[in-house]
Amino acid sequence: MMSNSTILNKSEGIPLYIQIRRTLREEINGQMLVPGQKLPSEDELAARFGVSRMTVRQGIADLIDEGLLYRRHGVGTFVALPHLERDHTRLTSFLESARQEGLEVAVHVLAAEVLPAKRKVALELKLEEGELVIRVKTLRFISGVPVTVHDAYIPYRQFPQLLQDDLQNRHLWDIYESYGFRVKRAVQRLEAREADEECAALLEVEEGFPILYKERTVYLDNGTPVEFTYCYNRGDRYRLTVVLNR
Amino acid sequence: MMSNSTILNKSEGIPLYIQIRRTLREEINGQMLVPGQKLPSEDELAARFGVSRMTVRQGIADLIDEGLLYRRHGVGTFVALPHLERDHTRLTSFLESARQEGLEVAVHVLAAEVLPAKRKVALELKLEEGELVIRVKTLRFISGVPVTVHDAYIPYRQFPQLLQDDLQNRHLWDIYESYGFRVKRAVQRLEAREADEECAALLEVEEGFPILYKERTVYLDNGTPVEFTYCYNRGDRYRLTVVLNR
DNA sequence: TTCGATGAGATGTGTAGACGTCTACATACT
DNA sequence: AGTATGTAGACGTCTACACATCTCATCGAA
Repeated sequence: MMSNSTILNKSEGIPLYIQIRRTLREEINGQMLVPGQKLPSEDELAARFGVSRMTVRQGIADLIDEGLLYRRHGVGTFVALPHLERDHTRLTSFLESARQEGLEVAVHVLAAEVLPAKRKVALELKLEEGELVIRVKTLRFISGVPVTVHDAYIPYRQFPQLLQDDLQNRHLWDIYESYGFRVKRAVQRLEAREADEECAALLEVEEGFPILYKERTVYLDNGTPVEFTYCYNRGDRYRLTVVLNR
Repeated sequence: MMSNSTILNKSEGIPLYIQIRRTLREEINGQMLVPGQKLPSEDELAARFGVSRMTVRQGIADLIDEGLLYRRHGVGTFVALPHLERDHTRLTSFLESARQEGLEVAVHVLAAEVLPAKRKVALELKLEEGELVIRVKTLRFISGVPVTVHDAYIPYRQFPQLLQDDLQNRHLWDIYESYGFRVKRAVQRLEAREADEECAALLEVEEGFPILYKERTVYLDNGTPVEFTYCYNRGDRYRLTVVLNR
């Protein structure tokens, strides 16, 4: 059962609804609340946490659209059946997700340069053709096997110092955040293709080998594009999982 | 500018926050509010709509995580720059999206049968191996070109009448809804592969041609799986777009 | 001129309560 | 037995208010 002694920290900076959300999430992950089980009613939770019912609802709301809980009007709030792949809609980087699965990951920088944007890159980044962009091209290995060629373009004007950063060990999105920009959304376009000569050589496969080709545009929360990337993944070593909602 | 005479229908069944959401969405789509523009403050909107501020916030919230608006703490709420591909995270079927783009779409049913579930299908649908499932295999054409082979498995117990439905013209998800089940979430796994013999023949390409291979599991809102599909897409005619958030 | 404090205005968080609607179940009536 | 009809409990919507926090422009002092 749920601990009755759950006490929120009302004085410090963390909003109560976030503490509630975290508490519930932990109780689900920790099996104190199991799939299918009905949560205490909102009134009851409000009393237990010592907050108002609206605050409880606010805490529950995020877990609902994360898919961890679901409501039945007039009946109650329940723990959803587990999805192993629940979180994959969220933006996570290649490095994060591979490392989370305990895989050995390595990144080699193939190119890091400033150059004028070509037509397609300029279009995606909403720049004029010829405006300067930073190009960061990398080859990524999992367990020693080359899996992905990454060719990223970033507006130079926005990150003039970017090439001074540790591109080998830090993820680009971390670097953006360190400049105060928060990545909010990414659009990915996926196709199946054959490996061309360069790609085949880098990924250590034959020409014509199946490649999962991906173009990605990354946006900030106000809709400004900050990165456009071409991405070539070895078909036999790379599987992309996507969760769609509603 | 925003119309001052916006009047909500307080007596009828539609919640105020939904009416507010709809009003704002229309004003954005109709260019009365343009990208980058600041909305009136929440207090102002509350006064204008004749509701409390919390209700305005509730109406705005959905538009925020749809990406149509964004907030800057202490500054205001703004219309986000347009994304052409804004809605692609939402679950839309192949038929819907192709038709929306004005393409000619056709579906041929290759197989419709009841059979015992194999291991992988049973696993994905959370059934015992050997339990009955319905198999619906289709070939889909866009503008007369075969683009996708779809091989879907549905628990027989849940939809015993399914094969009586018009599989050629109705989408499976519509059929589920007509039985009172609402599709809530889908997990897709994507790889690049080569076409095997059967697939090549159906899609009218050579063996070895690049194929975007997709496995998909579809869930209801309580987490019950209702459909597992193998999906083979011609690499040169099929491009999948995915939007990831946060 | 520059720097810092101040304050207005905006969003962020939280409360207490009211009333509506839906579901499930029990009870009473036919 | 079967069908209505309550009714309790749970979520759904909404209000009016209070205070916290953030941002930015402005004004004054160094």
